[in-house]
Amino acid sequence: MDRYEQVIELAKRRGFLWNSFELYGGTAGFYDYGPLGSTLKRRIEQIWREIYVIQEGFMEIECPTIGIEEVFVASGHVGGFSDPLCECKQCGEAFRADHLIKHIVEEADGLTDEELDRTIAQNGVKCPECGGDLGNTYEFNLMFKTQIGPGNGRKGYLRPETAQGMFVDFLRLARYYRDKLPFGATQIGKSYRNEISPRQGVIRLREFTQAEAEIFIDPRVKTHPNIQRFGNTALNLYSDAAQDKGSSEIMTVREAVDKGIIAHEFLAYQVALVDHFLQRVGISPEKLRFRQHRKDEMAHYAIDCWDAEILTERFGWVEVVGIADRTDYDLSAHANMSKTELSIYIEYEQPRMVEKFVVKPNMGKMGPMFKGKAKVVAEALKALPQEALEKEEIKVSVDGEEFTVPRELVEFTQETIKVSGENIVPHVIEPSFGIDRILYSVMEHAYDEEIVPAKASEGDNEDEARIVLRFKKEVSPIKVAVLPLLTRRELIEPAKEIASRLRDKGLLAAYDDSGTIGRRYRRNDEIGTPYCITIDYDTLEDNTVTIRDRDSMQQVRASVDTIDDVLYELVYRAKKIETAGKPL
RNA sequence: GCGCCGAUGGUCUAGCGGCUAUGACUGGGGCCUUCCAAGCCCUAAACCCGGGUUCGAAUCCCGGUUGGCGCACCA
Repeated sequence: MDRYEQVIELAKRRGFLWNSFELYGGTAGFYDYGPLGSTLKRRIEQIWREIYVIQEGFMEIECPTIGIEEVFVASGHVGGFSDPLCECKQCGEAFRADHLIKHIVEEADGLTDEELDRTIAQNGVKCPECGGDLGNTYEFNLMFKTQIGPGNGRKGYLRPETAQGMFVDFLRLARYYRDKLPFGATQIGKSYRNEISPRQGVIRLREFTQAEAEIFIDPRVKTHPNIQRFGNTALNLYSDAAQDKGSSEIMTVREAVDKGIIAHEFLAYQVALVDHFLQRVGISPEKLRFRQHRKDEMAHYAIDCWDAEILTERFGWVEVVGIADRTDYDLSAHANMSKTELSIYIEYEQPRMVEKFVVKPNMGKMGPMFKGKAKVVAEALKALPQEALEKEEIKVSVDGEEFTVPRELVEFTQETIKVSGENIVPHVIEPSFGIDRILYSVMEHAYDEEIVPAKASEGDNEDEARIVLRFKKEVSPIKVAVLPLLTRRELIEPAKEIASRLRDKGLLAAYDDSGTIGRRYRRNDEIGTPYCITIDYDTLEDNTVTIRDRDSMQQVRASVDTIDDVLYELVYRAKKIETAGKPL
C-alpha cells in the first residue's frame, strides 16, 4: 500500500471520503464527504474566509451554479472549453485534431471542425499510432449542458468555475464598494467539468469545490499597500527560468519583485497570501512550491500566472491554486457580449484641460432636409476633420450613399474642456483554489505512522504502529474527546457534563466510553483529534482530569473548573500542553 | 475514449469449477479493567451488476459498472 492508498483507506473507513453512489456501483469523478470529511472541509473553508473575506475584505457572494449561454460565450467556455477530438477508425485511439495538423497549418486551434477534417483529408494525415484512417472531428465540451425551463427553454450550463459570477456582477459590486479600486469579491462553491476520464480520486472530480477571489485593481497601480507584511517571507519559487534549470529556489517576496521574477507587487502579495493560507491549514512548507506558467502555456491575455503546487507521494506535484493577472480580459469580454460598459470612473488628481474639436450640426434644419437619415448624417459629420467642414459644400457618405450638406448647417469650434477623470477597465487578479485537492493534500501531509515501543512491563508484546493524523489543531474536525477511564456510571456522568460544557464553548467534542482507554486514544489519533480528556476516580476526589496531547502523547492534570477555557486556548490560541496543567 | 490489470463482510484478505465461502482487524452487546489498539463470552457483517457455458460458477466466457496504471485529454 502506498501513501495514497493508506490515506484513502483511512478516509473511507473513518468517514472522511466516500465514493458517491456506491450503493449503485459508483460513478467516476464524484465523491461524498462523510461526517469528518465534511467537517474538515468546512474548517479549511472557514480559514480561507478568515483570510480572504475578513482580513482582505473581499466580501463573499453566491451566484447560481447554472449559467446561461451568454455568460459562457463571453467567457470563452462555449467555444474554447472544448477540444476537437478525432478517433482512428482502425485502432480507436482518440487524438486532438488540431494537434495532428500543427506542423501543416499555423494556428490550427482556430479552425472549425470542418476545416480540420478537410486539412486532414487533403494532407493525407493518418493515425500516428497505427497509420489507419481517421474519423470525423467532433467537439467534446467539458461543460455539462442543461435546459432552463420546459420545452425549448433557454440553454444552460453548469458553471465550470465560480469566477464568472463575480464578473457578471461587476457593476453591482463596484457600486457596493462605492466605485473605489481596488476591491474584490469571493465565492466558495461547486463547479462542474465533464472530464473525459476523471482519475486519481479526489484530485480530478466532475463536481468540485472552488474558492475564488476576483480582485479588481487599477491597471496603472499594481503595487500593494501592505506588501511589507510579506517582504521578508521566503517563497519556494519555480520560475520560468528556474524550470529551465530544473530546480526551484527559495527567495523572499521582496527579492522576487525586485528581480522582476513575479510580474508585480500586487501579484507577489497574492502569491505570499496563498503560501500563508496553505501553511496555516497544514501543508508542509517543504512540499509546497509556486510554479510560474511558461510563456507558451499561459493564456494569451494573462500577464503572469503562478500555480501553487503540492508534492504528493503518488501524483507528484499537484496544482492546487492558480494565481493569475488576467488583465481586463474578462470584463472586456462581458462588456462586448452585454454591450454594457464595465469600467470604473477614476478622477484625476488635477482636472486636465483638453483641447477638443467640437462639431455641432443644426438638427432643426437637417431634420426636415434628410428626414430619417438625419441622425446618421449628423454622426458622420462629427467624424469629419476641420478641413472638410470648411468647404462650401460638405460631402459625407453613409452606407455608400452620398449626402451634400450646406455649410451653414454645421458649426464647429475648437473648445477647451475640463476633464476631471476617465473610465478605466480594471485588471483582475485571480487566486483560484481547488478545495478538494487541498483537503486531500492536508490529509496526506498530516498522515503519520509511528512505531510505539512495546511496554517493557508486558514482556513479549511486539512494537506496534500508531496511525496519527497530525492535523493543525484549528483544522482537525473533532477538537476534543471526553473519555471516562472506565465504563462506570460514577465516571460517565461527570464526563458527559464536561463534554457538554466544552460544546457550550463552541468546541466540537466527542464522547466515547466503548473499549479500553488505550483503544479510544488510538481511535482519536487516527481521526486527528488533538486532545483527549480522561475522567478517573481522582476526578471525583480533587476535581481534576487528564488532558492528553495527540502529537506527544504527553499527559497533564488540569482542573475541571476551567477545562473549557483551557481547551479553547489549546486549540485556538496555541497554548502549550505543558502549560495546561501539571505534567504526569 | 483506447490498452493492460483488478473488484469477496466496515477495512484488509484466503479461496480460482463441487456441501451451509477463509482468516485477521474493526463494529455492536456483556464480563473484567485506575491511562495508550490487553483478556474472556456473545453478536452482526461479503462473492460489483447483467447475460452465457456447466449437473453445478465467487471461480470459466461475454457485456456493463467501477478502481489502479499507461496512452490520450485536462485546472
